[in-house]
Amino acid sequence: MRPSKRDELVQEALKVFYQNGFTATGMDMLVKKTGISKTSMYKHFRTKDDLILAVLRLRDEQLRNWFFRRVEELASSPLGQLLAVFDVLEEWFQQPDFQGCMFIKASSEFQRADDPIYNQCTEHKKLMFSSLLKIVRQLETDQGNLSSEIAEALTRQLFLLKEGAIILKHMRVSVSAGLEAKEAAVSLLQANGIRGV
Amino acid sequence: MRPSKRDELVQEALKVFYQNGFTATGMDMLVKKTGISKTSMYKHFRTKDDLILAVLRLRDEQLRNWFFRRVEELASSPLGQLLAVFDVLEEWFQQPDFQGCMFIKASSEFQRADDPIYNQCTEHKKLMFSSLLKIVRQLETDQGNLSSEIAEALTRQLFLLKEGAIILKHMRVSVSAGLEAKEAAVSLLQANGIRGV
DNA sequence: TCCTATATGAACAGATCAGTATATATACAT
DNA sequence: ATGTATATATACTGATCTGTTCATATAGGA
Repeated sequence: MRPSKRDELVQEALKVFYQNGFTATGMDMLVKKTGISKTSMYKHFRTKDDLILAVLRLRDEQLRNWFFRRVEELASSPLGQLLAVFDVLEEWFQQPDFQGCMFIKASSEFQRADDPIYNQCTEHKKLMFSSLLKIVRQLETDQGNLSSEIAEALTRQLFLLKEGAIILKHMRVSVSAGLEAKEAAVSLLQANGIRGV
Repeated sequence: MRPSKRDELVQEALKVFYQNGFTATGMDMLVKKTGISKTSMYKHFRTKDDLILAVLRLRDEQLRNWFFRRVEELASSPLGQLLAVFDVLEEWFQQPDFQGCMFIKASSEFQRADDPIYNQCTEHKKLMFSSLLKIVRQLETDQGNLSSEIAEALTRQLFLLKEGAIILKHMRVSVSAGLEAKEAAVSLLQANGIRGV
């Protein structure tokens, strides 16, 4: 089995699902937009849901890699990286094809608690949280005076800002939700006794 | 035209749409779940989208009224009310039928920029923002030293926390996202020079 | 050349979707 | 009692959905 056709399908389907929604996108539309035959699609994926799961796996890898690579490009210190998180968020928002968070949207369309798609969405958010926690723990090590409970609590607070910014941007409450979240993050870091911010 | 049947339909449809999603709920399912005939439904609403818009109007009124009535019950001072916002949020999350924010979910299913449903969802968020801003402005008047730009910025930061909490709760990252947001709100208020918090 | 793997197009099945048509029932006001 | 408004059940239309079937094309390896 050559992998290229399958990967091509997943990559193209991602774009269509992201811009058009999952339920609103039929398999026939995918045929039209990707040029790949329906027969081929169902040779690679037993059901549409399986294709969606593969799309979300790709998006998870794509987004987390891009996001934290950009964070590392913008800053090297843990503190700098925590603030860079919100600059990268703003970069994401300013991309012309930004259409909200694919996982929030998917979890809205497939909201049954036992739906594999829903559960894969929650998994993505937990992975994003873990990556953020990792940076906060490095900051903790650097500064020496943070208990690990504070690290978890601080990470959750920063994560609240990040997810809130995605919603405010997607729902047109804010134009620069990433930068607003960054200012709030500065306050939270200072309030938690982080030095140097 | 007796209003009761129409209102009954909107109220019952709200429950079904909220628990089951908009696209995933067909008109035939609404007939089954509400006991109201399809003929009646289409006498009151020309299309399914019109029914959804009516449901969202009801939900907007319902949620904003309940939310800020509870806030006023819990506290009388502007500062107390700002903190109570997050207690009420937590109350909402702990309701056994909590299934996320209906407007975030609807805007995920109807994401075209010119879709009336999408636009009604953004409108709801703007109204929630305005109500929050009103409390912050009262606080501003009380404390006398806040410029109105700071009031807007502070409101946006609190709103970030509120929306983030909805996502973290709905996507199972946090169990008590409302209380976590409240702690962050305390820090933000202090960082913005609010006295008495 | 022949075999195999992978691709394609096109028609189809069976279900479900939004919305309509028709005929009928119920309740109330005059 | 009779007209009017609102309700009902049921069957239907035509479109669209996921997924299948089948016949065929293409390309590479032995």
